[in-house]
Amino acid sequence: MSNVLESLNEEQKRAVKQIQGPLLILAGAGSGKTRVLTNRTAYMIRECGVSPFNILAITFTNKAASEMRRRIDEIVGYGSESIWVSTFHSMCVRILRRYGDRIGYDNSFTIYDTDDSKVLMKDVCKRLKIDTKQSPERVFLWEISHAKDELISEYDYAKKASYDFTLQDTARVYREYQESLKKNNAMDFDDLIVKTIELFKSCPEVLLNYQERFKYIMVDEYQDTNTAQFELVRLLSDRYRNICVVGDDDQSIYKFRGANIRNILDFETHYRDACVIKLEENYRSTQNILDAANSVIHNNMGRKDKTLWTGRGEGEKIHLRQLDSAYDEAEFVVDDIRKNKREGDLEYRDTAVLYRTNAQSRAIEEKLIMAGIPYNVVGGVNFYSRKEIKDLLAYLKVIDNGRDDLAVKRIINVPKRGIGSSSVSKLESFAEANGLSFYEALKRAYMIIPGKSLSKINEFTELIEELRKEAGEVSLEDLVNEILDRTEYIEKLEANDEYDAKARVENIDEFITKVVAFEEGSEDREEDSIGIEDKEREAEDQEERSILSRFLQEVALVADIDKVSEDDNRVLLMTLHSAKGLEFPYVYITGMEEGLFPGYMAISSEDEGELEEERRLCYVGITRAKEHLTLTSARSRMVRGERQYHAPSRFLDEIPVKLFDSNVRKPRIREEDRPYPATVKVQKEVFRTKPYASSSQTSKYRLAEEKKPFIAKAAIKTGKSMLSDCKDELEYGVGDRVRHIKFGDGEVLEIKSGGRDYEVTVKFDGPGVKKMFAGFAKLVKIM
DNA sequence: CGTACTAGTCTTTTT
DNA sequence: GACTAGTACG
Repeated sequence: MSNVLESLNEEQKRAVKQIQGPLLILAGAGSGKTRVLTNRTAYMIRECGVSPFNILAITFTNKAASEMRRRIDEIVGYGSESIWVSTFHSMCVRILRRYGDRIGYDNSFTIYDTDDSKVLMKDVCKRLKIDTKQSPERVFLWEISHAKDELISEYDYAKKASYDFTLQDTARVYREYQESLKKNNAMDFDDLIVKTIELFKSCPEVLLNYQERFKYIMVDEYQDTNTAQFELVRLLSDRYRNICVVGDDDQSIYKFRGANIRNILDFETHYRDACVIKLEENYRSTQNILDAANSVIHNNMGRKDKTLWTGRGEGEKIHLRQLDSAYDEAEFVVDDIRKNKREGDLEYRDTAVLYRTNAQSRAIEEKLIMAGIPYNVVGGVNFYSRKEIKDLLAYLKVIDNGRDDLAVKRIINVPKRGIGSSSVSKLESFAEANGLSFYEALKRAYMIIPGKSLSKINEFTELIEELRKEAGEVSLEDLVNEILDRTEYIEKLEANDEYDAKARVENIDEFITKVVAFEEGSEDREEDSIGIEDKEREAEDQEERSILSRFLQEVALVADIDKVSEDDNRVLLMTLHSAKGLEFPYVYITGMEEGLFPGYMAISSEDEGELEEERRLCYVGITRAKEHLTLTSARSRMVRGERQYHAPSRFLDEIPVKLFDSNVRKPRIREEDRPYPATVKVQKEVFRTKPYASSSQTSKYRLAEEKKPFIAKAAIKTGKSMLSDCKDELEYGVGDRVRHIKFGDGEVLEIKSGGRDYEVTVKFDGPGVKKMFAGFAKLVKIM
């Protein structure tokens, strides 16, 4: 039994030993907080006689949870499996699966992801006859999500709206949305938290049960908690007040998602007797990297002052490069990776390429493929939100929970089985008029639907009933295969000769692989738990649930980062957000440009907090690097089909020049590279949101001008001259032979000047005559 | 009822 | 430039 205090520094030891009462650990990046948390857990159990059964550790991602689980198992050993290590969301699901019926839900409720919520919201708006042109669904969803983060119920919101009639539409939508969710026996992500709190407040005996259970609570990444999560933690810890939170206000990057930075800044006010410990020694990075990170973050106001330091020495200088285009930038990064691989003992997995937006991954991917370097992209389009996967999941959901109207509607005509929109809308109104679920309406379709369509509907419900019967008897894998067979899903997919049919089939295969893996995993877990005597093993709320329900639950809560595996020896590409909590010997931060990072939204916002959040993001990015950090920017890049010209990011100016490798001056945009003052997009944005200059805006522009003459000019110049600047001369004319990337070669028949762009008509040798815009088509003249 | 084309949106970040 | 939803037409 190793001593859990060994090899910890003084501050870390204090944190480990402080187990009674509220404790705030301000842990800078790389200061060993996971180590503190795991050792603290071990210390409680071994030295203080705390039962593992009474410990709860909460994280944000499943990846962080399983990492902590692994390390706790390692250090605690016997009994560690009765510690709850869980994300906020899965913890709430577990509780609600058991007690959801106390607040009017069926315990088998389904969880709606963002796509599902969107579909539902579309429905709601249609029913309320709200013009989604004027106020798009996503605005309502966003607003409602934020209300939930702040624990404002639909009733509170209605009350608020009675004083402020601009909120009335949202209030109506909110209410209808919640009712629809409930009717579908479904909860969205935010509901999981909100409804758990509701449960605790309306059933004190349930709360008491969990308070008694979780006498010691730890929360990781506390800076990312929102008001609802704070309340949840407060309720749970209210009885014993042994609440330990770990966080770093400088790494709070989820304000857009409702994270309330005040939770960490005001912890000491909430808990007067709180003990505060700062961990500032960094065990990850070299001093140069830390100096860069420190100098950037020092530009933020209203933070808890911390300065990271390390005993690891200065290390290598930070590399800084400005390239001409995103393409060149990608090439530089890939060449550099190849060079490092050749010269050093680097594995591909030692390298991460980070960027602000997912769209930036493409250029880098292309170059990596050309260079034959294996890589993985984290995020982007989630695997589980691909069409074919969502279809399969919808079948499974319908089999599992017939009340999920959304899922039924998704698959009722997928693959095409001749049930059209007219039947569907008849059934919809029939269901609504009689208070039936959509599926129940299907079963009573004979009452309203004439013969031809009726038989199709009956075939569908019979299919579902049979599959449902089978679900209880066969394995999950067989069930999925059965769905595919009976619906001829793959055959119909391929028959549709969509060019990506192959990729879709591959996705389905991968899905089956995941199903199998899940089944094996859950068998293991069941075996593990046998023989462990646990007074009240929470398996009791899991074990009765079918493997199907558990699978659906797991799938609903996976994040992209969860799937990253260390075993793969691949370069990792991801957003700066996804990178939080990870570390790599080699880190590239690309796209260090004004308008991109910081994004134009943050630059043009009234709220300076937005810029500070971008700066924290920059801090997070820099502190991911252990030894080698490279920052790159491009003078111009294509964004949504438009060429944009960006100045280097202001964050580069905030890093002392002496930290950069010697022979490189700070990059500046050369005069001749400045065809237009700033990005067309920024300029459009400014015009759309600020049509009339008021005094406050004028001062904003002046401020911007001092800092960045680049952006300021864009705001002041008129739109007309800018737009005409965009129209390049064409290098080809009528009668010329041109080449198109998809259609091949052809002859130009006509060129029309259509406003901002040329409309070109081309007769292609293969596909025939096509009309296209020159700006998009990228036609090249051939001889 | 299904298809093919069009228009609009997106891009800031995600449990 | 990619994707999606909506619409018009067969």
